[in-house]
Amino acid sequence: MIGRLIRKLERFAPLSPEERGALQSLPVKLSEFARGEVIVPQGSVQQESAIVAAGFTCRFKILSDGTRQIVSLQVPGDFVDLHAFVLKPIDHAVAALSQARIARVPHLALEQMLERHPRLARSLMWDMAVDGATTREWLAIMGCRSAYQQLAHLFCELYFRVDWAGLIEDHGFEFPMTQEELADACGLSTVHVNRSLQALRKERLIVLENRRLTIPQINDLVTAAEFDPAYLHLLE
Amino acid sequence: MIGRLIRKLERFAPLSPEERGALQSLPVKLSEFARGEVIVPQGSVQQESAIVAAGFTCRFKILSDGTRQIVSLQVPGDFVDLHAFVLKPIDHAVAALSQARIARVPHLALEQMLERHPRLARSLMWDMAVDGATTREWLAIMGCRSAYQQLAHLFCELYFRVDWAGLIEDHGFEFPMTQEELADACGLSTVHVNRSLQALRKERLIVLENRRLTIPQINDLVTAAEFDPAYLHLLE
DNA sequence: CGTCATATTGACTTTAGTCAATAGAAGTGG
DNA sequence: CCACTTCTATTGACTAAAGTCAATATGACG
Repeated sequence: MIGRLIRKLERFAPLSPEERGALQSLPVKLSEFARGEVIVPQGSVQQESAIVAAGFTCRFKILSDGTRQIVSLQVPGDFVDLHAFVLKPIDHAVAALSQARIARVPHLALEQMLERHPRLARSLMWDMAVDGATTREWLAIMGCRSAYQQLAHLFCELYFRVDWAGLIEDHGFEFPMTQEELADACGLSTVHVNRSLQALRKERLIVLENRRLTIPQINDLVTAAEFDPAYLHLLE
Repeated sequence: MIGRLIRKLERFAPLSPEERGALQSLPVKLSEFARGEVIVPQGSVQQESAIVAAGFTCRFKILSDGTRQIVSLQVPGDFVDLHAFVLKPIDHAVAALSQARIARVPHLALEQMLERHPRLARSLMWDMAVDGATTREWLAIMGCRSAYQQLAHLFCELYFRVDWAGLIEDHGFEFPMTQEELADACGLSTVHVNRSLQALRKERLIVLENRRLTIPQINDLVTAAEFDPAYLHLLE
């Protein structure tokens, strides 16, 4: 489980055996969450950060008028709220989008790890930085693109990330989000999401049924979304 | 100049005299940029990060179809691209919104500082985390709010940040952004920005003339924007 | 079988975008 | 200092994208 995280952090810089060992020996508490369950409440002060071991999660904000905006998605191997290490209270909530297995690392343990292995701080900063780049990409897409392209972009991003996590089978993967959740992620209404999905289906760019998303020709979807995966920093 | 940064980082945690000294003795190169000048090109690999000493800057992304999205603003004391320390190449550009004085710190110097003062890494992580929280707030506002509220929210955020930097005079401050730039920041058209500004003016919530923004009653604008400054982490 | 969540559809409204013209304002070179 | 260009702001008329409301289907599940 931490192995996934190590593999991810090594996209930034190779780790020494000691550093890998320190990460491996982080004390983690594993727990299961049902789809829809809140993992971290908005505005709470966390003493631990969560890593996704299995399933999908999202970060979201509830605004004062009750509307919800999903601001990011996590796939297995992702830190859900590494920034909660330093950001207290936290400005958003976290919930499970599917049945999910979550590993929690106490901030105290992170602190001690960084004392012994200060260079790991840069790896964690990199993880936070990629996270920030992803949020910026979402912001840019939301500001500049049509609903159709926003959805296409979201599916492309997920496809690449899930693929990197080794979870693509037969051009597709388990995809738990409802149209309402897609709407909350893209800042759209459910009705408009529904119609935009139909357009994507008609173009045969996606197959979305039984909570499974298949993208027969990812290149076609990439073209439609004008998607450039550089911001994900998946590989050198 | 670095004093401003130190004051900001101490919002997270007090620094030891040695840590303050280390920050103070960071080698910085000062340079001036004219309004509109690009400070950091999109996709470039930077060997230094920039701090705003005077003036305003913005981060922005140019999408493949040429449209521009401004994804954040910086006021004096802000790191413009601290994440460029670990994120290479950088996913966005940086430009001056006004005449601006910029201090650049080599990444090598940051690296050496962190080796000697590893606890400073957490302060830098905090700076990155607040930055991330701000981007999330923009995303949520863009996804959930009307043009009128988006602009009101942006003005509130700027007012609080400029105020914290000690640059508010007579309820206002020098505000260099054109309506086109506001449109790029909010994901709107210039025409719609123009009309929304007129609505804000009619409500007497803002006075915007001669490149100066005055907010006679900040509380009224906060109410109109449903603005909550918590995400800025300005004070305990 | 009935209930609840989710998805789909139609009809209509609203917000925001586009295009185009005009008006100011600001700088620039002569 | 003035004529000229170039930004920037404003306005009107029209279009298009997306939201709202409401009804209906579909499907999972106890």
